[in-house]
Parts: sequence; C-alpha cells; structure tokens
Amino acid sequence: MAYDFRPSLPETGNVKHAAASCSLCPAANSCIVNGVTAVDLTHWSQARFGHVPLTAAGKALFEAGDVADAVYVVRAGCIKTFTVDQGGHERVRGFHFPGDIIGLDALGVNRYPAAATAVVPSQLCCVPRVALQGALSRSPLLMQRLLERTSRDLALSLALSGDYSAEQRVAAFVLNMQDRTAVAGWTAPVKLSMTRRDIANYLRLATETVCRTLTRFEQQGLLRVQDKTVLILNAAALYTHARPVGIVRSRQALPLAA
Amino acid sequence: MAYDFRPSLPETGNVKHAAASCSLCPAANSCIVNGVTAVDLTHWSQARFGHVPLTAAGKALFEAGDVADAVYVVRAGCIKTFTVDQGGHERVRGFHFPGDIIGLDALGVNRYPAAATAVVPSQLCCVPRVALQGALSRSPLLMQRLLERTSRDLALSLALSGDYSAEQRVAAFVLNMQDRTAVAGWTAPVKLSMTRRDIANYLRLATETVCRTLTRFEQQGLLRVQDKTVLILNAAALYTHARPVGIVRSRQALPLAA
DNA sequence: CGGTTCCTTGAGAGAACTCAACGTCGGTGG
DNA sequence: CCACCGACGTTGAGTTCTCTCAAGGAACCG
Repeated sequence: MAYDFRPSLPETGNVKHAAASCSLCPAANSCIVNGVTAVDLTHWSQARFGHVPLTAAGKALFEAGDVADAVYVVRAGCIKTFTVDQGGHERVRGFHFPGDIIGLDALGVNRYPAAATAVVPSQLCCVPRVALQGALSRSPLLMQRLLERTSRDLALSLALSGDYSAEQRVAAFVLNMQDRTAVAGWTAPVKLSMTRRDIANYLRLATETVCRTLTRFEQQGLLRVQDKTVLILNAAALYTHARPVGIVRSRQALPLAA
Repeated sequence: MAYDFRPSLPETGNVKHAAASCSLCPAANSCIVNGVTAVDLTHWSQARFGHVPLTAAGKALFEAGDVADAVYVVRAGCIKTFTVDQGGHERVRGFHFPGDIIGLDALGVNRYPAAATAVVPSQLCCVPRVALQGALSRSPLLMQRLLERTSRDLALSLALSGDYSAEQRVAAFVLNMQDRTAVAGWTAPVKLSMTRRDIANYLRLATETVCRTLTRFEQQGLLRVQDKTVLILNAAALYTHARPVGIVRSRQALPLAA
C-alpha cells in the first residue's frame, strides 16, 4: 500500500503537546470528549497520540486493507471513506466531519475495510489502538460515547440502504449535512465541500440527478444553491421529503455524565 | 409485545435431552458445530437450552424491540427477519435456514432490532445469552465460527445495498438460496418457500418485477419455475448476472480445527 | 491563458413501478 | 362436498423515474 503520502507519526516530544490541546481543539464540542469529566478527559488525552495533517484534497489517510493500528478523530476539514469493488468502481461509504471518528469499523478485523481520503485540507487526531482500548477500559463513559456513535453511524448507512427517491435522498442528505456541520444554529448555510459526483455516489444516484434535484428544490423555494454552498430556506418541507429515509440528525444532544 | 404464541421455555428436564441431540440434529451439517472437536461440542451442547417450535407460517419468534435474552439456531424450516419503518412498511432483512443463527445483531444492544417470524413451520434451537457467552469464552473455535458467520451475514446485506438491476438481484438471490439450502449438490431444485412479495421486498423490487424476471430467466432457459420450486438449468449464466452483486455463496467450506 | 475537472441543463431511452385483470390455490363455512 | 373468499402469482399496458449521452459554461490549476 502506498504510504509515502502519509505523515510520520509525531515523535515523543509531540505527545505532551497533543495531550494538552484538547481544550484548544476546534472540534472539542462535537468530539466524544464533550462533557466528559476531567478524569475521563485525562484518560482520553493520554490515549491521543498526535495530529495528522492532510494538506490537500485527495490526500489519503489510509487505504482499504491497510493494517489498522489506530483510529482517527477529525479535527478539521472533511474526510470521505470509500471502497472499490471488483469492477474498479468507487463506492463512497461516508463523509466525516470534525468530531467524527474514522476507523472504528476496523477494530474487529485488524484492517481498514474502506479507504479514507481528504475532501478538503484536513487535520486529524491519531489515537493508536492500544491507547484507545486503554482509555476505554478506564472510562466507561468514553466507551458509552463510542458505542452511541457507532450505532449512529450504522443507522445512517442502514437508512441509505433502503430504496428511496432522488428527492428523498437529497433532502435527507442536505439536512443531515446541515445537522452535522452546523455550529451557529439552523440559519447558517451548509457547505457541501465534496463534489457532486461524490454526493451522487454516496446516495447511489447519477451526478446529474443530484444536480437536477437540487435545482428543483431551489425552484420550489426550499433552498438556495450557490456552488458548494446551500442555504436552507424551508427546512420543514425538506424534512417532509426526508422523513421516510429515517435518519436525518446524527448529532443528538449528548447526555452528561449521570 | 405479543408473547402468547411463544412456547414456554422447556423445563429443566428437557435440557439434558436437548444437549444430547446435536448428533441427531437435521441442521448439524450447516450449524456452527460442524467439524468442531468433541470438547467444543460439549461446550456448545451445554449452552443450548431447548427447542422452540413455530408450528405454522407467520408464527412470530420475537418482535422488534423485544429484550434479547437468547439467540436462536434454525433447526428446520425458514425464518424471515424484518423491520417496520415509521410508515408502517415492512422491510425484509433476511431469510434464515437450518444452521443459520438469528438474533446475533442484538448482542450489543440488548434488544432485537428486527422481528423474526416463520416462513414455513420451523423449529429452532434456543441459546440463552449467558450460556452462549460462556460457551464462546471456553471455545475459541466456536467464537471464530461465530465471527465468520457474522461477517458473512454483514457482507450479504452489504452486497444487497448496492444498486443493481432486477436481473442481477434475482439471479444473485436464486443462486444464494441454492447455495444455502442445497444438500445433495448442484442439481437439486431450489425451494423458495417465502412469498414473491417477501422476495421482492428483500431485494427492493416490486413483486411483479420478481415474477417477470423469473419468467424471463425461464424463457432464456436459465432455470425452470414451478410455483415455489426453481430448478437451475444454467448456473453459469445466472452467475454471470449475479457476479456484480458480489456475494452469492454464503456457505463456504468450513475450515477444520487447526 | 490553455487544459482539465466540475457543474448544469437538455433530450432521449430504458428500467422498474403502478394499476389492472385474471387464474390458482387453500381455507372456511354453509 | 362444494361454494365462496382472500391471498398469492402471473401477465399486460401505460407511466414515471432515473440513467445515459451530449453539450456548454464555470471554476480551478499549472
């Protein structure tokens, strides 16, 4: 597997720095550490190993089949995961934003089942397997958070596996993106940083169908499209379309420690 | 949840009988105990708790949301698992034949995510959770078998989630059924005991499309259909259709204990 | 400033769906 | 025992949705 693009893991000197920076992390609000107690945070910080920069779109984090020695938390940017079938066709499995965890699906099988590359310049937190397991065994709360996130991811991919119309899929996608990337609330525009082709592939539609559906939504006044930015004007109507798909919001309020 | 149809668990007196009957079980060849050593079989037999009969088609084994206190191994018959979405529409998740295990997807979440009902009169082996965990912890081989089966199930449902044509789906389905239910080799006819509606739902097609596709295959001489029985005449051609779907055979040769 | 990739729109084709009708089968009750 | 009923299976006709093919414009990069 091509590893040349992959930044070397930080030396020992970096670890302390990384461990100290959770409070400065731009993704802290949506990371699984959000709201955990100080002692749990300590466990987590000790598990984190350093940051991995992916300086440009298209840079690979790992390839499918690589030995899975770590999971990664997105700090900034957007990562897409995908597989390649025997026909050589790419199949986008998901998009991952700050706070999302990548590589969990490899915990059972030792190798990443899907490749991961940057959609835009990104930065990730590297959490070595052994360190993760250590932190989880010492902190039931972190374990619980992880399980919640895993089941949420599963539900999302399961929802997409149904057969839904293009309008249903696109509406669900836009709302899901809104929900997962919003920071300032419901009114902020959504940035679809990935290409239309990747969106279409993910939703199992043709690129043109995604375009046309977005255009139709715009004509109906449900949203406004400008390049990769989408402003939602009528979330209720979009939700009416998206409802049958099931899962729109992936980021529910995280329960505080009991 | 309606439990009235559910037979009461056997009393203590039945356990010994059940434990002694693995060698007599009609599903032994395809059960995960196939080929395991005597000591592993002992562990397994001690885990099994008794048999559950579902005397008629439509009888429910459990409902979605029920507390998952056991997994079940199909001894005879055919079980379908399904979920019901918020629109009240049934969604068939899978069909399970002798040797298949039902309820594994509840091991992590404590409740069955999908309901299970009999397609034809069936009989199952009940394996209580705690007993299963005990047997698995004592027998790495059983654990390995279980993991193999789980990943196989996952691959199968993942394969179906792609977007494939009706011909590809139906061909893959027929071959998969052939592969999973055949006992006497490649020439035996396949019994599709579930309704066309269930097949269509499972494959995410219309009932009529499944019918027409089977008819077309028959006209092309690939198979012969008579009610619920399908005789495969040209497996190679069917496989050509099914190939892109990926997973056709679920039951590979089980490796013997190393 | 070319060249490439991406995005958008149009036109046409094809696949699958819906609606509808009809035959069969199995169970139920008169 | 037979008539009736409902569920299932099959086939036809028409429609709709999405895909493919094609072309032009916009954005990005070297």
